Amino acid sequence: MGASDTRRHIVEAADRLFYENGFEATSFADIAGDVGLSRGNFYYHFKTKDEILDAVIARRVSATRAMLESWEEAMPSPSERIRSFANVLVANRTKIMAHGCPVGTLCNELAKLDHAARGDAAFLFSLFRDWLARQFCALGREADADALALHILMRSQGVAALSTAFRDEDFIRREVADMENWLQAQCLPASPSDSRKPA
Amino acid sequence: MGASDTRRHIVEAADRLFYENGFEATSFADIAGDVGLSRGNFYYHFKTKDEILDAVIARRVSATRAMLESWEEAMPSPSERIRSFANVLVANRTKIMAHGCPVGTLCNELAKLDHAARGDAAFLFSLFRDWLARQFCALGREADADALALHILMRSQGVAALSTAFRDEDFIRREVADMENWLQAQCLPASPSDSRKPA
DNA sequence: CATGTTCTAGGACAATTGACCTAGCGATGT
DNA sequence: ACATCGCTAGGTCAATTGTCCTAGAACATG
Repeated sequence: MGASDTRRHIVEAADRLFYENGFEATSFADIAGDVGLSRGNFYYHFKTKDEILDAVIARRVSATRAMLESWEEAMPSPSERIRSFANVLVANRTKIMAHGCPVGTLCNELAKLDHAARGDAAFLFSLFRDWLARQFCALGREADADALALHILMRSQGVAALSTAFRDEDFIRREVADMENWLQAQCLPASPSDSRKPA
Repeated sequence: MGASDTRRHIVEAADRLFYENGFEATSFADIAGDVGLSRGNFYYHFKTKDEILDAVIARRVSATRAMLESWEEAMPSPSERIRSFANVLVANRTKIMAHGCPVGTLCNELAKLDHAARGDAAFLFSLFRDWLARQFCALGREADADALALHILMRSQGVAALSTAFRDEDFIRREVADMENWLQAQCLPASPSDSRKPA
């Protein structure tokens, strides 16, 4: 097994442990034990803990990009793509009820730690934001595409946060269904006094 | 200065530090330094760190109850009371953009730590949930009062989460305005195909 | 003043942390 | 067979953590 394999295993384990237990609560020993390496050996692959964090964020950026691209390739309809985004909440409900949204909770933790990688974690949100805005543009909502993108991103974050607190699976399904209803209403020509659109 | 004063100072400092820097990232030394006490003296007032956390949560429960009651006393209109809830996001925007929602971020952190007080922190959400549901009942929405309460609570959490990531003040104001529009739509008799109501 | 309780200071404790070093294994190429 | 180099194991290091103890100051009560 080459070094790049070991490095990948480390990043995979760190990714999972950072998500499940938090960045600060995860120690070198935790990751090493998970991968099956000695603690001291870590210094060869990663000089500092922040370096591991950077690698984890980079991995998540790649995975997010791949997921968004796969949706674009698999579905021609922008509204169908946005529905896929919303339904991630249902698909990952068990993990979300246990540990929250991987992006949101990492951003929150790094904000409290005033960590240098705070902006890098927030960039993960930007990936979703820009992708969603492009879908709304394709739906003919160029004028408020970014506001609509932020709105549905906001909803998914709110659902994730309350899911962790109340651990209510029905709540997730209900709110995702409501997001789909809201989305369908956005595809129709909006009347001037329509309160359904967020901006 | 009596012991109860010192105890109160400790809990106040811990409350602020837990919010700004997180529970785990805040040490005894941090709180002691903030209050102006010696580290060792802490053991007289609080035997364990979890005991301080319990006191902080209890303080937040009291403060939340007082806030909700003051809204009920100050405003006769339930919809006006709910608007007050939504506008907390605007009033506390600076702190929220820096450190997120005090309730949501604490729940998330304790969930990751699998901490015993996880349920106690989630109880803070229940205070808002039940209070909001009572307001919707007063608006004649007994059937789906709890779902409506969860919906607006979800929105406030989503706004707080994205505010921390993007630190966009306009986004907060825009989404709060949209929450108010949504709220107004809830007060009108709902048509069967109305997608505005969350359930 | 004497006595007892409440509160405080300062330190000690083991455990854990991130960071770092060095000796050596094992495969590869000469 | 020998040397090189990527990789690993185990240990050391100072710093910090939560926890805990003890001596004594401050204070009220008798």
